[in-house]
Amino acid sequence: MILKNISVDCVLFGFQNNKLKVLLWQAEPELLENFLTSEEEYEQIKILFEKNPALGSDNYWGLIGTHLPMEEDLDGYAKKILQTTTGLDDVYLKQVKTFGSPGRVPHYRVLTVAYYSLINPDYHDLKLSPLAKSVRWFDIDDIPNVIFDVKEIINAALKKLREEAQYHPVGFHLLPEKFTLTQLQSLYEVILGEKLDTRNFRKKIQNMNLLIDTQEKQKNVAHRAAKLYTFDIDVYHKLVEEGLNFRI
Amino acid sequence: MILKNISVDCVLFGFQNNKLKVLLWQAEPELLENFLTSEEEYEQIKILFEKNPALGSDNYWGLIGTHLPMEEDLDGYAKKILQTTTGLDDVYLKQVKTFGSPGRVPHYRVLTVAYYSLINPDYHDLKLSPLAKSVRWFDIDDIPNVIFDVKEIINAALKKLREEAQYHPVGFHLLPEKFTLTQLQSLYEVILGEKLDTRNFRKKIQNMNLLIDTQEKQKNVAHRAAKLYTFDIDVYHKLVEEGLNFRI
DNA sequence: CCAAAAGTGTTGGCTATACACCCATGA
DNA sequence: TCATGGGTGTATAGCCAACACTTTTGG
Repeated sequence: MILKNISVDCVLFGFQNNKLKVLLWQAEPELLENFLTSEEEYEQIKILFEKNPALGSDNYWGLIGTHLPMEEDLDGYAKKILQTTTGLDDVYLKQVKTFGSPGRVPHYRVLTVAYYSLINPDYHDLKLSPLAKSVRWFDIDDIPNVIFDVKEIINAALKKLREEAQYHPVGFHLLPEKFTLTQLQSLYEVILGEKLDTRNFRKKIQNMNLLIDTQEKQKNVAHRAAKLYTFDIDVYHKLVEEGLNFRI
Repeated sequence: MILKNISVDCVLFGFQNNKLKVLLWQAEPELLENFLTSEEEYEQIKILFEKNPALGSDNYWGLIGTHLPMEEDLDGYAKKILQTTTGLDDVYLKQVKTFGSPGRVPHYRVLTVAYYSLINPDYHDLKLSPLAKSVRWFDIDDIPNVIFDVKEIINAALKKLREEAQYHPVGFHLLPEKFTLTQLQSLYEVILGEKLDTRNFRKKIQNMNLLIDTQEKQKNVAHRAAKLYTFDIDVYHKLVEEGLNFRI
């Protein structure tokens, strides 16, 4: 049984071409029929679709998520949604906030428990979830038309990510296993929305002892090849424990 | 109409006798009957009470909150709950997180959207809400027996308060209009859970230009009378805007 | 040899911390 | 006059911000 007035939605962040991205989808309208258990609800859905051409349109996008099944845990279900969509098993996942204004979804009272997650684009395998018509990454500065209050939810998640990034080394979830210092810096620049000084940035990172030099270098680049690093997962966990010491 | 699977609960913090306090209540079990609209639900409630002697007991306490009415906004309803209980109109109120494990309330699936609030004990007027059998302040280090996962919710709210206090001058909501620097320091000590150096604390506070000297002093104290301060609401708002600059 | 990005140190100012004694008041 | 908490300054170490040139590589 599904809880018709509660949905769990995920804001998935990714980092590609030095840009912060968000994963959005278009859900199959037919799937909504799963929730129809009475004549009255059917009428509500019909009205919802009539009043919101956006819902059926190919030009409107939504957050990845569905209504909460009775027996599922909130955190666990958010994780399950991500697994289905990306194939990733061990993801960074945080509850952002619950949205519940009466008018946010017309003709329908739904609370949305929003999560955000950080995805490493190298490792995920974007499957079309059986619930989706299509799935796509969008640049954070170039969000398409979205249904309902999705824009507000994305903004709240982004704000949370920015806060989090100042005191926790969250950035690492978004990078490939081996990365250059320049990539790491661009990532923080794009999350924090400001330019950083290269020398100072490198000093700070080095002082944390968070990085391991892989002794490898970039190949086939038309400029001096950069060293590749991985991060030290033990130091990483220690820093996360201690919490508030990652001011960039 | 009331949403039976969603409740809004508030963790109210207060500061008295140099201790951080939490306001808890005992709800009237009879009120639960408001939610009974079917034979089946009545059975559920009966089982709930049979399996949880805590619910009827005078020895168990709960968070102030109720189920969410259909037409109410989440934030708005949390505010309304506070108004009814304390008479306060303009309160500091933040969403903490939504709790939703399937087993948290036995035999019943309820999501609880938790809020926390900071109350100035001088100004509130604890009314017994019509929903409550009793209401009482408890020392944060001496929480009584509580129903369900209330302890976990209080801990989450406390954690959020501690995080918040490091970067925002939240403490001021908990103090009377005129206060001494020693009071302010004790407040921060009790929120952060650590002793602070008096001279350094005072230096830092003075540098913020956040305080206005009222030119008044304590009266009838058996020691040198301390100066009384109020805080400068404009500077306060400016600091809140700027956000991350209130490390004590 | 040129373009493009990688990589590297020093300084001055500010901020955090550590620390101990005298003052005012009422009982 | 004593007990209680109020109130004050300085020195040191560490951290942060500002700033420009040389190196490596492929084309």
